[in-house]
Amino acid sequence: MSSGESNRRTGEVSIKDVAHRAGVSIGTVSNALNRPDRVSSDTRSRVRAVIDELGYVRSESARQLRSGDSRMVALLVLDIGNPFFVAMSRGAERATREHGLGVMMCHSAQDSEAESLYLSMFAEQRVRGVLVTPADTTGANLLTFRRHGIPYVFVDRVVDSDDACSVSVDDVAGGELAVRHLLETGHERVAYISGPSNLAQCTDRLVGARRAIEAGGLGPESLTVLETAKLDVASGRDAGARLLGLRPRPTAVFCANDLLALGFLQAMFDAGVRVPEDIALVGYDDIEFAAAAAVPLTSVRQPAERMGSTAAEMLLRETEGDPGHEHESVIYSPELIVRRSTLPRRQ
Amino acid sequence: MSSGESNRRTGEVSIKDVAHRAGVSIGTVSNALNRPDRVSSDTRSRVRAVIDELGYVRSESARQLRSGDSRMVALLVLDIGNPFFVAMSRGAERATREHGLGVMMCHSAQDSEAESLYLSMFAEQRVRGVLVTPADTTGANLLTFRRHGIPYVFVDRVVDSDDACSVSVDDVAGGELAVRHLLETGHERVAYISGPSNLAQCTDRLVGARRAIEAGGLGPESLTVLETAKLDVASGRDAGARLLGLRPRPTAVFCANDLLALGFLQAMFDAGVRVPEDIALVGYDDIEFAAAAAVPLTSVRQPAERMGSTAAEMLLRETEGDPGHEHESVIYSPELIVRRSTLPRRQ
DNA sequence: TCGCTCGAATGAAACGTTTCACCGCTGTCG
DNA sequence: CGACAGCGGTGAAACGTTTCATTCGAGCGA
Repeated sequence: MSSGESNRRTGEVSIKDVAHRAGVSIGTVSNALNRPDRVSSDTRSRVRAVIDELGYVRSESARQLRSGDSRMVALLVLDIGNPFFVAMSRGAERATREHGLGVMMCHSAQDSEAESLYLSMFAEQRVRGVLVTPADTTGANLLTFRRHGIPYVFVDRVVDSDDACSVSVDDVAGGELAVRHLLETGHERVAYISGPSNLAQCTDRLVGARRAIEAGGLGPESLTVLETAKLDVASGRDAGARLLGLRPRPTAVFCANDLLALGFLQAMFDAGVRVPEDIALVGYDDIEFAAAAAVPLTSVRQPAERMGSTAAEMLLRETEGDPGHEHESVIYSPELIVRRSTLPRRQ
Repeated sequence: MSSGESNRRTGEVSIKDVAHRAGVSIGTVSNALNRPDRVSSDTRSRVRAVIDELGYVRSESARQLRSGDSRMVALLVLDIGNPFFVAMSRGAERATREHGLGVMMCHSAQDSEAESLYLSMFAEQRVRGVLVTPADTTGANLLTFRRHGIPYVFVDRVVDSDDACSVSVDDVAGGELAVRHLLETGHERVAYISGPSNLAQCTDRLVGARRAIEAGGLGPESLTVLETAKLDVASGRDAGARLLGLRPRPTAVFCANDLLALGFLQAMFDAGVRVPEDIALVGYDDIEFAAAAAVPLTSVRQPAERMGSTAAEMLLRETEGDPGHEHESVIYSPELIVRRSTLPRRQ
């Protein structure tokens, strides 16, 4: 009715409408928004008023197209059903938001196809950077990003340092910590319930477990490995059932993951096997629910939230100028939290 | 070195480079990508080859700017630390991806400021639609979306149907279910541990609880309400400590949330109070960890994943044409899952 | 052979910003 | 009094797509 709405159909109001209505040029509106100091306080407030009146919202795609930089960071985790990754995300999100950027969180469900789908979506969006917990041979997918100069940081995965930054925890040390503890509490037949063997986390923890066995003067036959398809509670239950069929039955179990351990615990309950009296149990990640479990879980703690924030900060540092950027790898140390599930055996 | 890279600095290769290199016009490349049938199979394959060779990735911002439609749906949940919302997200994500769209997941951490920040980010992105678990008086924030014609669907919250679609569970019925069960197992002094009172979920469940008390022929003094600041494990522990000071002490507790219940359970353990012998306990949501808890939790189950997928489908239906769209509200029924935490008292 | 249709490809306009070179005005300094 | 700096503002180009009207041939029926 009044003056200058350009696009009556969609109801979209553009910077042009604001300019017209405020009686200034387009450039001035843009300046009022992005460099308020370049504009007299008089027009500035007039522009702001018109913006409110018209309900103008700047179009991010136009902004990004022209200015070339994105305000969005992508975060791709293996499994959002795992509280460990959730904690990590929280850290990453906090750090990112402190820099005024948004986070786009996705999870690959440990599925390599979904992963590559998301990664190409990120590439099309020209995100500012990517935090990624690699599922598979993510390398091929990430090539696109290198090509576009989009930086990425690996989380929960060590990586050759000339490729990208990474934040991780020493998984070998973690595995060793767990199994050494089991040996020290008097066990000699240990099972390792691993996730899928294409995950570096799982295999590294196995290496550590083997190292502890060896250091304890035991033979490799003292360690049985059960592989599972996923790192979740259901897989833990399955593995529990399988383990009960083993002869001789291990007296201690180390799970690659707290979710597996919780599932395993349920299977033991259902079968009437007591933890820790009949079987001792160690998990990994020390998620919040480990302490609240039927039998509170001994677990290897990782500084999840810190990992996320550190990774985000590394990414942003790489992003913000810093021409002579050197990729670096931060490696945290795991910590063993002892609870009831590994109470020492009565001799 | 060879022919036509336009932008040597950034390494960005645009549709123009592809066109030049393939010896066709820009429009043809675009058609090869978006309407392959409009282009001869000969040129189509040539274009595809060049795209691979050059590593071209289409710019989503340019696409969106010109064509006006976004390929992204936003999902804003209250608390991603709550497995209930994670399950919901998973359902929403699956349904959305089946329609070829991406999901941008964020969580407001029950913080109204963060919520409005994210919502305005979504608006600037001109997302295709928004799935939102409203924290506060989200209404004001959502006004922007209405103005821009961006549809939104409420999840886990009923709402006046002429405003938007919604998917929820009957929280009053859930609260009633829980408390009725407690009364039926012989309790007469019940406590309700509520989350923040600005969450409709919490207050609705309270209404249900009161209704059950009344239906059981008890007076309102039989129900004590303890409010907590958040819906998480730590708040549950706090509430547990507070509850132990109450005289007379309730013999049964209904928590607005499984996280609260798990925290509460820990507090009871620490204090040497037995569940269910001394205090019976009911949670809400039936998250995966409820069954694995120290004492397996009786809980009110909600179809989380289904809620997410339904909400996404409603949103997409509203999005995809469908001119005479009528907002609708789907309300699911909760279900009581009885476990050990409410084993009947020995008379 | 002429007119027509149809398929394939082209060229340019448009989307909503940011950015940059430029302009006019007002003081101020020499 | 003239040059000049600086402020506040303008106008237009450019970003990388999609889309649409148009063109160009080739095939074909009359």
